[in-house]
Amino acid sequence: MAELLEKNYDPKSFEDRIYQNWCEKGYFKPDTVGDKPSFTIVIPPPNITGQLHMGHALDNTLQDILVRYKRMRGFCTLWLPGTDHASIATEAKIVEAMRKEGLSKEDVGREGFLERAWKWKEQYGGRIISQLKKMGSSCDWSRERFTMDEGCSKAVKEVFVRLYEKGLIYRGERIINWCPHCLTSISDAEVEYEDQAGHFWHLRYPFKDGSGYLELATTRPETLLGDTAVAVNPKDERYKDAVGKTVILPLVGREIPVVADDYVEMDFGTGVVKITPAHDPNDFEVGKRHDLPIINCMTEDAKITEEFPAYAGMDRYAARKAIVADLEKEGFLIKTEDYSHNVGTCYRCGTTVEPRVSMQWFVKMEPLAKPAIEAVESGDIRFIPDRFSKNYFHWMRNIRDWCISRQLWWGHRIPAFFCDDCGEMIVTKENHAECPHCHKPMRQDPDTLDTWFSSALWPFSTLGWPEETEDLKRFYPTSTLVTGYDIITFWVSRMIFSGLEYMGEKPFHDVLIHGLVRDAKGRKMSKSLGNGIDPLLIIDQYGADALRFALASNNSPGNDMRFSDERIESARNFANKIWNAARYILMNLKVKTVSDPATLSGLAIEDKWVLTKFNRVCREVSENLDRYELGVALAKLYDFIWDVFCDWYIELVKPRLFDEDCPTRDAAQNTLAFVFTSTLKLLHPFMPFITEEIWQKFPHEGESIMISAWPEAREDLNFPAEEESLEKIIAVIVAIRNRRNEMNVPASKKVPIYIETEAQKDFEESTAFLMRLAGAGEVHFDRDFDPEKSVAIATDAASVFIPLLELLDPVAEKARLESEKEKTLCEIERIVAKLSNEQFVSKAPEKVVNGEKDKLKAYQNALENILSTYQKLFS
RNA sequence: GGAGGUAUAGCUCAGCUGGUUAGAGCAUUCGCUUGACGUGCGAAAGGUCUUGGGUUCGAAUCCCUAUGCCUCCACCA
Repeated sequence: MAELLEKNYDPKSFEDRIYQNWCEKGYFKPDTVGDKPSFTIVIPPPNITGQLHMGHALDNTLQDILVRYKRMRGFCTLWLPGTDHASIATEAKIVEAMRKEGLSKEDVGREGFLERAWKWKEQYGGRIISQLKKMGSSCDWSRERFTMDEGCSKAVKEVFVRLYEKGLIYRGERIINWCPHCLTSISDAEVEYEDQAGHFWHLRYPFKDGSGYLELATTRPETLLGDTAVAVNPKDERYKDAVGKTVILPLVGREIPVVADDYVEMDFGTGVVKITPAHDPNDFEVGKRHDLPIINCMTEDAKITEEFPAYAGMDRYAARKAIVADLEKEGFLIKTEDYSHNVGTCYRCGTTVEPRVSMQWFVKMEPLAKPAIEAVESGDIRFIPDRFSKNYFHWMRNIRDWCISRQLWWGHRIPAFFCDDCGEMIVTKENHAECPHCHKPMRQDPDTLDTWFSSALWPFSTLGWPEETEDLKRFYPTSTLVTGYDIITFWVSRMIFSGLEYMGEKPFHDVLIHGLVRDAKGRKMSKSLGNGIDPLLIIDQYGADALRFALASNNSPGNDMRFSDERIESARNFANKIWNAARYILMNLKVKTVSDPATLSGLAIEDKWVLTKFNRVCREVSENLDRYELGVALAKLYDFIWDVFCDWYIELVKPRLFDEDCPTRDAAQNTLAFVFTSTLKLLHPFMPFITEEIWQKFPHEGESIMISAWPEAREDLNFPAEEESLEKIIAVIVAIRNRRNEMNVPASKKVPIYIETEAQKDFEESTAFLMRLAGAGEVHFDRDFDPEKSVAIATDAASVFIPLLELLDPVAEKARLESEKEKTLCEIERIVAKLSNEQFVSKAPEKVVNGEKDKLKAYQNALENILSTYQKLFS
């Protein structure tokens, strides 16, 4: 048969072609005919602004493995793809792009801005989708969704209105994290803390009655403009008398009270704190408790307001300098210390956040959190690995109300309307509202919703909710969510309470958590470090299968992994190995169809051996996939393919392939092809392209490997006795190779070998193996050799002698045998001690005890062989 | 400050619910144009499983302690 495959694996020559074919055939669509159980994954929607990075590559590889596995297993399988509008990130990018044109948001107006944003979405939203396709992702693209498409938007409005009517959404004045650069509120979770070098300014706040002053320290002297009290701990003896008195605010001259509050820690600083409710979250709380006025001294871009003419218009840092200078000039500054402290920054732009009091929309979390906690407690929702449920509980049990309004334009606009005449406010799904009192058009709230508000609905909004669709009935709840641990709180937890609240049912059963992909040195990949590895470049160089292999192998749930050149190279080498195995089998495959080995006559021992091994790996792969141990499953396959199938089985079967008159030649070809194509099926979820390309070249039934049936382990193809027999031969081959290597016998040198064994029959049938794989010239079972001039090898099944006079060093040989004897004796001693321990024998399970007995027997056999060899050589 | 993870060969990691002679890949060393593959084949060397206790007939594995590294949460003016 003509050579069908190129010598080297070249993924570029087939990956795109194969993917396109899968799409055209519609294999990615769920087969909804009949009532097969469904398996559903909704994709964690990537940002439309985003480019595929290693995190996506990992996330999607894992999802695709699960989906392809379940599809082959016969599930009605849906992997639903889509993208996220990512309000703050996208808006920032668009603003940035406009800035380069010299335009601002205000210049183009809300309408104009949104027009640009949608154009942006059209332009870049498709980019990441095409990148996912490059990876081989078997998503049903006909069901692709976007968090701001019509359906999702409808779901968002529905949810908002329902929650509002239930009293779970409210509007309130709160101190929130404000980014003075992005000009929007950001949620607690979006704040990143970093250590910053700063100062601790010790200030003097004089009492109004002239009886001295209070000393306090602050890191933010500019907020003093907004101070409305000074606080001490009620238990603090030092300041007992001060409580209730009035102090004069330096520079401003305002009279403010001294209050007592537990929030103040006595042993930190001077034990006195200035209270600025408008500019510090803790102070805000203290202010509420003591009914203090809120004086906002900063504009939304963090400049001092007009109310303080001396500093008006100054940026907060400029104002800090000016105020410190003035304090010093007027004698209020006692001292300045260096001080390093944690400062919150905007996760998007890095600007230091400014706590700011403003009117925002909130979701009341407590009633929603309760069932969400129970769902995980009861096991209805399961985290893999389980430890992440602890993170989840911790967050859920300490949950605070969720600030959902954002001062952005790109996003779902809050469906609330205000009447400028009478101040009426209504919440409605309608796009326009008329004031129920004044009958005039109302003004819609300008704010939009937090991106995660729509992502939280993703598992059901994408299936058609609030309509009662067929998809919703069939695919909700979804089966498994695959995502990184970094967004458990942002996203996973919010989907859980949302699903329970609106659907009355969990959004998914299993949450498979994976770690981060780090660089070769273990650092997080980031733009600023420039250590990111572009998956597309990797695909271009090594192929998508190699990338997928590199990501899936050695990956265990929840743990970070490192990505390196060596890793991807070994992945590519593995693909090349498979390629060449296929090439070789095809070269030797004369049969036109591949029959089931159970129907074959003339199965040889090595055929039965490999079938038995295949059965095992088949079971192991399925089991580990079911347990989400994808890395383990892949490792088992790797070992089977490389070590068992290529290095042993192909080598063992070669003599039969070369011998045109061999009666079992067809059986050999058949078994080769059967085991190999079955193995390709097991490998397909991990490496879809190469397995398809090769499978198509083999005799096959059906159109594609991706819709073929998953192999099952089969009792009728299980031959433990033959497996064990061949293992004995293999052990001898390995031992002979070993000795030859030690003694520098060239591989080309054929040597006669003499074997003494109880399993002589097995060895007699295997002389071809010994000749081929152990460099035996002749194999004898008699004793017609001179022991004194022979190299001896002992395994637990046989003693082997090689008359190699010229290589024999009797002294070394003696020493070697003695050391082997010692080692074996040690092992025997260990096991004997174990077995004579009554506690062990009585308490250990029978299986373990018998295992030890078997081991002992093997060692004793080996020892016997060593001793008899020794005797022959040196007695 | 609170919580969690992790510590196994030079490097990256497996080792599941305790019983293996503690494994793999890469790197290293040695030997090979063995009729698929040098992106390969055959072999070797390399580990007191971080410390100290405990449970057990038996611990890399379970519990406690210490230490290192990583992550998340909270945030002290």
